[in-house]
Amino acid sequence: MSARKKTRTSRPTATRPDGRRRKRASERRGVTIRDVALRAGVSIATVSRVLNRTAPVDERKRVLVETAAADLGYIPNPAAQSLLGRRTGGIGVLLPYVSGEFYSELLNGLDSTAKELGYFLLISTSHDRLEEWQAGARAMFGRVDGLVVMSPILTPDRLEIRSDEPTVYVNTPGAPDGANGFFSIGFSNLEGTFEATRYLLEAGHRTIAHVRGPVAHADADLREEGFRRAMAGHPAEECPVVEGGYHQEEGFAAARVIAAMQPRPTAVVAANDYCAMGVISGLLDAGLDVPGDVSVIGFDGVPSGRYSHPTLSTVEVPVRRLGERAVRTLVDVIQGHRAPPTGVEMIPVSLVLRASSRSLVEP
Amino acid sequence: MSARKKTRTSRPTATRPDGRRRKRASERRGVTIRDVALRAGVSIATVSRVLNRTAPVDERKRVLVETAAADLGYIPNPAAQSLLGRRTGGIGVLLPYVSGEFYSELLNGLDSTAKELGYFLLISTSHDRLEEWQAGARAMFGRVDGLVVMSPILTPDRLEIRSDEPTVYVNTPGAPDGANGFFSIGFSNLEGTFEATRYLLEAGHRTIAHVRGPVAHADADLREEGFRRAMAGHPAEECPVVEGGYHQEEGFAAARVIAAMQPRPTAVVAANDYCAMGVISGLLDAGLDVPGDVSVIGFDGVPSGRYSHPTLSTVEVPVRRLGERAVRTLVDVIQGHRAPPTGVEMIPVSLVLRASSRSLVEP
DNA sequence: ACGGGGCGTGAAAACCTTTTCAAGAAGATC
DNA sequence: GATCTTCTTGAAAAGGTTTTCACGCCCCGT
Repeated sequence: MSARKKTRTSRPTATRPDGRRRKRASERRGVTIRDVALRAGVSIATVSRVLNRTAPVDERKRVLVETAAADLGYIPNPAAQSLLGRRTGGIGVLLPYVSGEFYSELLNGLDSTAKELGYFLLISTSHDRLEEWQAGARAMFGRVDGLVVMSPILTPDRLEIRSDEPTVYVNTPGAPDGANGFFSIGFSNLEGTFEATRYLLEAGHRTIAHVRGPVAHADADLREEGFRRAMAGHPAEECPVVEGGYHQEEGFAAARVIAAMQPRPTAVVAANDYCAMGVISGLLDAGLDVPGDVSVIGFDGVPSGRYSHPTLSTVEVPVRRLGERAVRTLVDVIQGHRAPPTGVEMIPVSLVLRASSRSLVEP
Repeated sequence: MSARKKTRTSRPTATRPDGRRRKRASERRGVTIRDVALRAGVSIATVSRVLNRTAPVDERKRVLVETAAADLGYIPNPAAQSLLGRRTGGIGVLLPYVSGEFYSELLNGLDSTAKELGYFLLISTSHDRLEEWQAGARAMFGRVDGLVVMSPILTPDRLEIRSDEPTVYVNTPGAPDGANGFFSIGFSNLEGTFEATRYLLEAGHRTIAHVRGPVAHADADLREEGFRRAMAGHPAEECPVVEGGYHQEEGFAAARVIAAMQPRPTAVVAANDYCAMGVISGLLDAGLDVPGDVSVIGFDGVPSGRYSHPTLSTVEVPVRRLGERAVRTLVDVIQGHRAPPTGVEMIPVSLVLRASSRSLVEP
């Protein structure tokens, strides 16, 4: 019994004298570095060195190890690797939702870039609820090398993600001046609706309605503010703001309100594209023509807008690029290529005119 | 030096005599179970027992440990946990793409169910390329407790995912009879278009076109087959099949072909909803009315279809439920509640008639 | 009063990899 | 030929957790 103690040295798994080990290695998960070492006739240290190219190894042994690893189909156990404090190869993505084309495009950008750079994605949604945020962040803890966070409602300091991992915020308020050391990537919410509204004014529209996005969403507030600024100086009845949301139903409901207004607006700036589609649907339903009676402009530039009927004028956000920039920046920080940035990087948006809006001045 | 050997016992981190450890624990990542044990004045084994409720512990110590853990904000290191071969808490999701409403709804179902059951998602896309499949599967290895795989092109045996982890296939061909021990969840591709086509026939349409999905996609093949079976016995010119795809552009292009046909079809069964929207867009563009001149029916039941114009008739697939069933089944297997099932579970689809199709017999 | 049976608890092994340290071999220089 | 240097290699520690094993204690029964 006391003699056992000193035998704590490496011995081949097969020839171990005492049988009361929990499970034979082969019964457990796949092949380990031991199996490779055994087969190649070298130590596990050498195997590690070969596989990670971390030190020069004799050519013959190198080949031996490589073929042994290939034969056995050896894949290093990621848990053991990250236990050493090395990279996990994961990027955590915290989003409010995943449904809808905006998020699917965002995910697309995040995913392709992550794949290109050799990372994979861990995803968790919060539904804008603080406890789900924190549960998600806790689940990510120690499993990822960095975090991409999009939270249109809760500001970073309220989220209290006290992660040691580098974090990039996307379209998240509360770090407007790069204060608090946060870094975020945003797009021009305010300027987007401002430009869209100004275009409508220049196109001869007088009474323009805005269907705003969900309450307390910072980006919805900014879009409303852009609309208000463009309409500054116009009488209140010429720039009504209607409660809405980011989904078609809400746009549909808002359209009923707008169709009944006196004077009736000849144009609508909607919170986003889905909302705009709902608005169009509701206006048609109320017997109005789009863009004959009412012009409608959306926001986001979702792919469907190109094929909806009428095709949708919109403020186009390069969503995929947004995701790509987020991941690239994050990976740069993770790999130490650059110091953690602070501040806000703004991605410009552009007004895309299609068939759902028309000019009244040059018919 | 030789005296050191026998001191391999637990000692408080702070009082270790030799200073040549790589890093002090406190400098590394957050707090460990040792810190909690130290603060609570118990052994690490007891801390583990309290936190996992794995064995009865004296009430007073339990409280002590719990407050200590809470005070320090202790989060167990997941790498160390999964190193023991325990659960990782992750579910791997391998998809061909993530863009489009079908996938975003699927993700939604997967994500909410996973969250409900205490799992998080690892996501990787393959773009239908074998090497990306295998890279994704390798990246998942050892990081997840199970896999959800959707591969409309490559069959499970061709994918060669030799994962020890339980796997649920979604809408994946090649395990039609539950052969090879695969388990998959599918929906009625063939029956869906069959029913849609039969409806159109009963509604008085004679010449009906099918715009098919991408080549080599098993589900596209099945949908075409459903169309063909419903049209069995009709002369070939009354049931043309046009090359298409799953995106709007392809539907748009197919519409040009259909608009020029002689005799011109009065109805179109499209590969999916996006395709149908493209078809509608293309038909309108060609000066035809939908559903006045041509009826169009899609497939999938994406949310946008309710608000497109005209609103879209479709074969509705309960996509969220699909995701939910996949995760629930998988977690049941992971947790040992049931043996790994084999075979196919079919989720029924339903024909939803909206404004893009009309009956010719009862006007 | 003494022996046996639970029950609670701590020590230490096990999980798998990377990395450091030391040692051995080979080569080079005087 | 001997010593020193360089290069390659293996042994072992470290990383944080769970789990097993064994020990000591208390309580109960005879």
